[in-house]
Amino acid sequence: MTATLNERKKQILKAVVVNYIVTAEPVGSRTVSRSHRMDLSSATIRNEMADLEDLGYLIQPHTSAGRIPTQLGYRYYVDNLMDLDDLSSDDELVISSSLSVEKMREIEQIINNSARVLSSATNQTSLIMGPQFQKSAFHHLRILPLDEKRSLVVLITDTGFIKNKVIEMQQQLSQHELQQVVNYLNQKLYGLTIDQVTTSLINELKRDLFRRLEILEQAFILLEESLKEEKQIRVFLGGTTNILNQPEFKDVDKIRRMLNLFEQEPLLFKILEDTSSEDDIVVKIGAENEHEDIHECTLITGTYKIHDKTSGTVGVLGPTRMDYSHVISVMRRMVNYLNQSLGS
Amino acid sequence: MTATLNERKKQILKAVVVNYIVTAEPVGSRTVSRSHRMDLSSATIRNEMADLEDLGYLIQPHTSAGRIPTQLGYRYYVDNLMDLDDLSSDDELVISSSLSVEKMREIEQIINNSARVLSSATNQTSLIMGPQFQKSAFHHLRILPLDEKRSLVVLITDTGFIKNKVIEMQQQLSQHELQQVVNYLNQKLYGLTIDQVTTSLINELKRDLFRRLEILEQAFILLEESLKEEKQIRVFLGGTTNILNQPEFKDVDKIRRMLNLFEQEPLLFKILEDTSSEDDIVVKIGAENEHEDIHECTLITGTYKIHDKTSGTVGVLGPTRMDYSHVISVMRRMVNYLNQSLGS
DNA sequence: TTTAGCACTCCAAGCTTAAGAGTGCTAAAG
DNA sequence: CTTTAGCACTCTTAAGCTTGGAGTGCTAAA
Repeated sequence: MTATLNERKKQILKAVVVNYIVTAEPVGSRTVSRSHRMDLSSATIRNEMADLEDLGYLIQPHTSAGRIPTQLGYRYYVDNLMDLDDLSSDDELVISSSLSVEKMREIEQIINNSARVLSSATNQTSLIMGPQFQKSAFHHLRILPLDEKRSLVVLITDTGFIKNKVIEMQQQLSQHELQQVVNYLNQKLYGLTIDQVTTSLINELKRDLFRRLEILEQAFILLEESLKEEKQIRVFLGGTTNILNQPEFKDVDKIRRMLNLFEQEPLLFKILEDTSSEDDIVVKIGAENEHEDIHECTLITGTYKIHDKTSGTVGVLGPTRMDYSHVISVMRRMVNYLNQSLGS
Repeated sequence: MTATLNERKKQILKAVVVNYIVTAEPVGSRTVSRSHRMDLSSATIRNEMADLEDLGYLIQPHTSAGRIPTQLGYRYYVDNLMDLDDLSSDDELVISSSLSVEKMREIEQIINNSARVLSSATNQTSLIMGPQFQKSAFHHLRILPLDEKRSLVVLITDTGFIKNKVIEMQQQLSQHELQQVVNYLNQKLYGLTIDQVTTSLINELKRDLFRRLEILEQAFILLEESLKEEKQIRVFLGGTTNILNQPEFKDVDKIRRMLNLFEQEPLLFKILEDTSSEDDIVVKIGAENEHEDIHECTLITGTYKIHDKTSGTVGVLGPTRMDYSHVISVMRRMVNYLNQSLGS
C-alpha cells in the first residue's frame, strides 16, 4: 500500500496532515495549493485528494468540505512523512530548567514532576507509570523496633528500592527472636523478584518456620501486607485539564468519559502496559489502542530504565490530531532524563 | 432580618429552595401552590414571592420566569428552615460497607478511601486535608543504617505519626557516632511541635553540635529535608468528575476553571484552611468563600481529630444548588468515622 | 386578605435564509 | 495524457424570525 503513493501524493498528504494539526479545520484544495509551495492548481490537488480519499488516507467530514486525515493517514504520516522536530530553544529551556531546578531525591517526586513538565511541554495529558517494583529482586529485609508494639519493616531490592512500612504486633517479640526470623527470611528470599514472592511461597515459609519457632504469625502478616500493597502500580498524571483546550473535546460528554478514565488507575495502567516492551518510542493512533474510550486519541509512549532494567512507561495522550513530531521529540528528551536521574 | 419573615413566607422560601435543589429549574408560583400542601392559590404565592424577592432571598433569572434562591436564600434555608436528613438505609449501607470492608492501616489509605466514599455518597466533589503533621509534637528520632551509604531516618511524634525517609551520606559514620547525634537531637527536640522545629533552630543545634563533634553535616540535611517535605499538606480529592453531572457546569469554560483549581493543591489547602477552626460543620455559600473561582459553589466542611487534637478538614464542594441536608448528614457520619479510625 | 382572570414578557426550540467555503465535473489548453 | 479554468452544486454555519408555553404583575371582585 505504501508503494502506491507517488511523490506528489505524499507531499499533498503531508500538507494536509500538517495543516490540520495546526488549524483543526478541514483542509481544502486551495489552501494546499497556495501555502505549501506546490506549483499546482487547486483543481489538480483536488484530483489527487480524491485519490487519497479513495485510498483511505483522507476523509471528508461532509461533501463540500475540505479533507482531514484518517487514522491511516496519520499512520502513514508518522511512518513515512514526518520531519523530526528539533526542539526549539524555548522548549529546551522550559524542559531542562523545570527538571533541574531542585535536586529531587524521592522517586515519587521525580516522576510527579516529570509528568507535570511533560504535559506542559506538549499541551497534552501525560501519564507516567511508576517503576515496576515487582520486577526488582529481593535483596534483604530489616526490622527496626520502634516501641513495645510497633516495628518498622524495611525491604531493600537489588535495584535500590527501599520500601518501608510500620507494623503493629500484638505479641511482643524480643530483639533476638525477631532477628532470627529476619535472618531466615533473608536467606530464603534472596535474589527472587518481588513478583515471585507469592502468597503460596510465604505460606510455605510460614509452615516451615512454625516448626522451628512458634511465634511469628505477625511477622508474616506484615510481609504479606507490604507486598500486597505494592502490587498495584501507581500511574502519575499531569495536565489532565489540557484536553479541555482541544477543540475535539468541546463536548461535555466526551470530557466526562475521559476524566472518568483518568480516575481509574488500573485502566490507565492497562493502557500503558499494552504498549510497552518496545525499546523505542511507540505511537498508537486511534483504534490501534485497545481501550474503546481512547479510540479517538493517540497515545505516544516511551519506556525508561532503572539500572538497565526496563522499568516504567511514559505516555502522552491527546486527540489523534496531535503534533506528532514535537511530542516525540519531547518524549525522547524525557526518557533520557528519567534514565539519567533514576538510573543512579 | 430574620425576624421579618412570617411563617408563610418561610414555608414558601423553603418550598422554592427544596424544589430548586431537586429540579435545577426556576420554581413558579403554581408549582409551589400545588406541590407543597399549601392551601393558597398561585396568585397569593406570587405576591409572597415578590416580597421574598424584594427582601433578597429569591431572584428571577428573567421576568416571567420562576424564582431561584439567592445566596442569602440558601443561607436562610440552611440556618433556619432545613430539615435534617435521616440517611436512608441505602446510603447508610453504602457508606458503612465501603468504609469497613477492609481494615486499612495506613493513614493515606484511609483518607483516600474516605474521599471516594464521600464523593459518591454526595454526588459531589470531596476534598480531605490530610492530618496536620506540623501540629504534632516531636517525640523521638531513630536511625537505621541500611548499607554503607544509606540510612533510614524515622521520626516519631506524640500522636503516633511515623515519618521515614531514606538518606544518603557521603561521609561514613560509625554506628556509635550516629547514635551520639541522635541522642543529642532527641534530647533537644523532645516535646516541640514540628512547626516549632524551624530551620533557625536546626542551625543553632548544628553550630552547637559542631563544637563538640565535627562530623555531621549530612545528618542535619536529612532532618531539614524530612521536615521541609512535610510542610505542604496533602489534599485528597474524590469524585472530581461529579461536577460534570451538575447542569450548572455544562459550560466547558467553567469546567476548565474548576478542574484547574483541583490541580493546584496549595490553593485547595488554602480554601479548606479558611473554613476550619470551628468545631462543628461549616457551610460556606457562594461568595462567602474567599476564592473567586468557587463563588458559585458551596463548600461544606467538617474537622476530624486525631488523639483529640484538631487535625484535618473534610470538605464537599458543589454548586450552591446542593442538597444541603443530605450532604451535612453524610459529612457528620464521615467525621465520626475518621475520628474513630484515625483516633487509635 | 385572597383569588380569578387577563394581558404581557421572555425564553427556547424550530425553521428559514443567506453567505461562504469547497467540491466534482466538464471542456479546453498545454 | 496531464493540467487547469470555470461553473453548478452541496453543505455548514450564523443570524434572523416565528411560535408556544411558562410565568409573571396587575386589577377587580369575592
